[in-house]
Amino acid sequence: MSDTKIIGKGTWIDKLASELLEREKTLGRSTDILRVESGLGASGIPHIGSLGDAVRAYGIKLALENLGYKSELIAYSDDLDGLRKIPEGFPDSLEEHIAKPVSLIPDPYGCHDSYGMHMSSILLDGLDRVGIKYEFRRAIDTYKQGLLKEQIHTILQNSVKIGEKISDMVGQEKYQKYLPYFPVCANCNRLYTAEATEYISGEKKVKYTCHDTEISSKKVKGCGYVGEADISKDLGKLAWKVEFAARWTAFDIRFEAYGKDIMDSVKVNDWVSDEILGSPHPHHVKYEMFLDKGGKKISKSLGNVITAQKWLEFGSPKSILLLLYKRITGARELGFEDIPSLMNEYNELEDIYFGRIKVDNQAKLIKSKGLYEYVNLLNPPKQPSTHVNYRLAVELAKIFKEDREQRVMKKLLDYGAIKKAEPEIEKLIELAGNYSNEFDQQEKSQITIDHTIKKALKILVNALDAEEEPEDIQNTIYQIAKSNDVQPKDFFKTLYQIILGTSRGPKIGPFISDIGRKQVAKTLSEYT
RNA sequence: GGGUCUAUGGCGCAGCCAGGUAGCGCACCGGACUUUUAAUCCGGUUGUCAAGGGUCCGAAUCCCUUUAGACCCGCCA
Repeated sequence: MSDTKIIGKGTWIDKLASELLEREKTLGRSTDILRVESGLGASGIPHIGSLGDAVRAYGIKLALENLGYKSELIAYSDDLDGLRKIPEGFPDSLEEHIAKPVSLIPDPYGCHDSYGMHMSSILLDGLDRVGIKYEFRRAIDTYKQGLLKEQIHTILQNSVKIGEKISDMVGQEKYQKYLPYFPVCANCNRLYTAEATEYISGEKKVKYTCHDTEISSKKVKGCGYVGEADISKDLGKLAWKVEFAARWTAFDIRFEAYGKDIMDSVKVNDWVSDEILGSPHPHHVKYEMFLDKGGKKISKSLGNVITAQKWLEFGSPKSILLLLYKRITGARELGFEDIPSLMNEYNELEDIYFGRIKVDNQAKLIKSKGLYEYVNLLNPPKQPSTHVNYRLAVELAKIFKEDREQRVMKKLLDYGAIKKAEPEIEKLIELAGNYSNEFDQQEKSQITIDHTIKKALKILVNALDAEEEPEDIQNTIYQIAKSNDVQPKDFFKTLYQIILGTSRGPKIGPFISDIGRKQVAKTLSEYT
């Protein structure tokens, strides 16, 4: 028998946290506070993947605290990053700011102090809305305050060694020629155009020349300025291949997750941290990127970018947390169409947590309960909430477009899906309503209507003028079908196809009465 | 050139990361109740879990090799 001991709450988060602790013990470092970090991009529209990095790091923080340690999440916005291309939907006027640090570019919408803060805020707002707590830091402040100056100095003194190692490890040769430091050109404010070739160690200054370069296969003109930049005063930033290491060391970071796209950079940074800066690199976990659903290009505009804000129009904060906490390995194609199952999966987890669903396998039970706790940020509710199947709510929302909230609520009560109206259900109806408006296109099924059905439809149209009670309508429809040699099943199906565009639907009598008999009669008469 | 991930009944997928009876949704088909319509209930294709090897009492799950596909890196961040 393999004695599988369960760590913490049995999830991958607990496992990672415990690995981290083991490592810290081996290294013999102080465990007074274990900082975890998440890097936020500030140059593009922050999508759910960027949010995931921070949410998962926060999960590790929670796990560490759960194991009795103090922890903190640093959310670091790299707002010295240069603008490389204008994101979809942003004004062309940004063109003149290409290659400038995003924190020095004015916010095109005027609501934040810079373009960079505008972007960061979108992500921070997402974090706030799902309940993630963090300590926010900005690259521009970090450099301005000289927090990294010692690390920069050490790195530049060892630039030859580093350049060779980078070439060795990842085959990138540029740092054998240039220093891994980009000054912001004192003349034109641009990054990357100013290439640094020499470090004057005694004065802590780099010499640079601002010349033409290529960014994202686009030419960017340099201004020709030749200057010197003081690494502790003047603006500039380390190349990414070495910057993490400097930050990890300066901030004493013990954990950082990363996406596979920056795997090489992390590899180099780990080496720089260990060998050059003499400070063991943080513990890592690699995750796959979220991909668009293969083949389904929703729209070329903003539609493809899945932001937290857009997600929250359709799904609860918990559905996002569930998505991000349920697993970390594996490539994932992600789309808004995943929301309904995540919404329902959360309810299922809640049922397991409160013992309403039996799970035989002990390890799986613990894991499911643990996942539920993490999705609730380790502060699970005392009582289970009222569950309504999300897809059912979407179906009902699709049918009732006017007075949606009230009418859907009434239907849910009629169906016995809920016992009384609650604010939580109202919210759910709102989410499901948004979802149905945005995605639930009417399926265009071919409607086959033969002459017998046509005849029956005519009779029904006339009958609808007279009938009043929902139950009578129901019976009338059935009778009409029978007396006209139409299978009731087929007749009902046809009616649903005409009225709803689907082959099934709610009980038809009350439903017709809900929509309005005259309205239905009118619609049906178009098919007779 | 380097790297990562994916491969499971007709379709879509879960399970794999901490090995212990191969599952879910949908589709389709058959049956039951026979005004049956949010329908509900029962049953169905006996899945070589991509191929091969290894570890183990035991492998879809861990390790190695192979095949196919996707993605990332080799500008920059």
